[in-house]
Amino acid sequence: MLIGGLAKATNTKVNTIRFYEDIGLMPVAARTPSGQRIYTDDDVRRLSFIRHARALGFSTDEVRSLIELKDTPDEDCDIAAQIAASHLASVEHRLVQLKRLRDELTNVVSSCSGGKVIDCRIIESIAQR
Amino acid sequence: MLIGGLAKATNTKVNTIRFYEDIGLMPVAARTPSGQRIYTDDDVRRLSFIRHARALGFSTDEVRSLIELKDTPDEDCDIAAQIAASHLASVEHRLVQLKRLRDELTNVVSSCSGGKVIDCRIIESIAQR
DNA sequence: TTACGGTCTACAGTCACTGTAGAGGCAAGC
DNA sequence: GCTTGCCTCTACAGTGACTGTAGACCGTAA
Repeated sequence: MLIGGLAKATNTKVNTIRFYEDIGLMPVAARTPSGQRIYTDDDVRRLSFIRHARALGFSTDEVRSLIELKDTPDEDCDIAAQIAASHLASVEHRLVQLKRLRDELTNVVSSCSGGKVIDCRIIESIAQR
Repeated sequence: MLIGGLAKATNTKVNTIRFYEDIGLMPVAARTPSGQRIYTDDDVRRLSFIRHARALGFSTDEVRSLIELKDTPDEDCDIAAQIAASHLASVEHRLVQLKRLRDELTNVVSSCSGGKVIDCRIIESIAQR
């Protein structure tokens, strides 16, 4: 499988795959005699894992740690649990902030009843806060 | 008032103020004979507006549009209303996604009951999805 | 054989800053 | 007058996680 096949199989851009190789998330790929990267089903699984972890909002550093753990099944899973829990905490935090933001924005938007800028309260309510 | 004063008054880093001047969010500042930037209360108000708008999640381009509107009080406020409303929509969208993410992460975290990585379901539940 | 699409490397660009280096300004204290 | 210490200046690199582009090469089907 060439890089385009892996890209399709995992819904990832080709450049992103090369980027993951650069930063060590994906292993250095084997090559055809003419220099094109070759991938296997293992790579599909590994890249899927990376994409899922990224979609869950883990940073690339966190993903790196999780992959290392995945490859050392005899270790304690404390580290993985800790990464996931602290990530969950930060998501909860962002959620609270985003809700507050939505409420403020809702106020801002509803403050406008059309007309000229000088009569519109949107600008003013952004300025105040 | 020098740049440090403006920075304190608006809780903004000095570098950020110079950056806003570079990208045209703040006007090019007047200078002392020795070349230090001078600011007035108007600048405090303008920078406060920028910071508030940024805190509400508007992009710098959106902030630029809002400031332009602020300075042309005879225009219709449709544009401001549209910017704010479409921003609100994207915040609502992010909120939904973040909630979904939190639920998934909660599942991931609660799937671990300690022990070795090989027995831990965190890694596996990240891989699946 | 020629066209087309995939792949290669290498690097610039994105966004919104943040940090750093090295030089110069300014006021207070000795 | 000199030093100390903080402030400011310009200019540029770094952040995170990619994305896009230029220019060259590869592989295959018509």
